[in-house]
Amino acid sequence: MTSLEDDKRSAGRPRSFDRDQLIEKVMHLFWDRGYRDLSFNEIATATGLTRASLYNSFKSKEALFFEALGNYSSSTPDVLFTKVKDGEPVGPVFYQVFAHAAKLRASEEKKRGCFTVNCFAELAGDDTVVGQELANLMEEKRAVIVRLINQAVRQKELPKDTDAETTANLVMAFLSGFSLFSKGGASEKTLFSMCTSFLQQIGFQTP
Amino acid sequence: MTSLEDDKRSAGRPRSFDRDQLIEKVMHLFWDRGYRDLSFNEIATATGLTRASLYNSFKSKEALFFEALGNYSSSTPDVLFTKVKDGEPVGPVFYQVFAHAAKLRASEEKKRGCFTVNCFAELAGDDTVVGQELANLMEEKRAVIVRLINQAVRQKELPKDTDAETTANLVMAFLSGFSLFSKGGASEKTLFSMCTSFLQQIGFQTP
DNA sequence: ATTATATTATACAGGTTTGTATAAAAAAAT
DNA sequence: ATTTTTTTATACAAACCTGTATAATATAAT
Repeated sequence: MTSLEDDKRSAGRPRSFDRDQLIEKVMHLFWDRGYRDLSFNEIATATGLTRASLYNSFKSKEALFFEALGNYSSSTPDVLFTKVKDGEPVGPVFYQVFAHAAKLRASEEKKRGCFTVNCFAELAGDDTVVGQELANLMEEKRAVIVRLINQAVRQKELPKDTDAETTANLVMAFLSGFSLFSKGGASEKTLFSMCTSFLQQIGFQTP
Repeated sequence: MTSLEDDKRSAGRPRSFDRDQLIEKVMHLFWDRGYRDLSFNEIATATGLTRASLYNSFKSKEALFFEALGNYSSSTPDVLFTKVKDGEPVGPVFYQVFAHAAKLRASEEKKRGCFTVNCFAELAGDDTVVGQELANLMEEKRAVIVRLINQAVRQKELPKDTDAETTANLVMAFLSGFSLFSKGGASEKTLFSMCTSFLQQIGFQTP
């Protein structure tokens, strides 16, 4: 995910900035400001680079955004979902991810919610590459959850008449709404109560 | 809510446009494009007016937005929530509102989700008048739902150990996520399944 | 018809954005 | 040390945005 083969340089003046550090900064800019409202110009100014330098390393705002999104996606609480192997209990992972998200979102000084959800909210349905890619990303996340719900049913963690698709949709909807709530400034206690209550309602045990 | 006393004119050249019609148009522009990305200039161009004319009737983009928001708020499915009297059953109203929302969101050619949710997602946490006002609006909606949940508990429609605050939060989160889902293009069937499943999970009966 | 009043047309200044183009600077390779 | 290669600095044109200011226009009131 980091830039390894990107740096197989041959000769010439070296960059004055660290690429990964730059992407991290840009991610926070998009997170704070959204996609459309943040101009290429502002990115350059805020990072202390000239537009020429930015254009040289990234061909567009879109390209920068995808890098930022990739960077975020690798550090989000729900990556745990993708690591559950068949046979392993599912409920505890849900609890872990949700509890972590509640603590994380409440601990951030600037309450910004989930970067991915924010971007999807802004760009879902847009007939652009960015909109399409965000839709794909969300569908991937949903598919992972469908798989986990089915696994939970097989493992008798959830009732066998559970509708996996609908339940997964509810999880996705919950996570989106949860993100908005945290963006609105809800306390960790509030967020945590929502998490445990929701998990119980879809049928999971909580500690 | 419509402009009545706004039109107590005395003399002078009459407007070339209908004020309410204009606000309706502007609402759709904000709905399509979001708040920040839509410029005052574009509003003027898209409505066929000059900036001078717009500035004359509305002092700012912000003012236009509030009019648009007010216009939308009066026609949204959840207005029904505010009309439930004490003693009246609550569950059927929830079902009605949710079912209507599912049908409505799926029927719109452009899938744009809920205008209010979109705006809140864009501007929640913003230290601006618009951000604050949206936060207030959402809190009002939440308060109405808290009241309804409490009423439902009193009327034995929901279990008496129901946590009204958390349940109302879950409803708000669901509605937000639901909006995002509809924006993403989910079918009416999908949306409807989510609604009935959610209502059952928080403890309501559904037809 | 004349006057008062409100709306619209037009123009301007100052700012921002994008994309490109050209020259200067810095380091690696020979 | 010279050449090659890449990054940076600077500049430009064209487009857009905002806010304001002034003149033209259209109607109600007298």
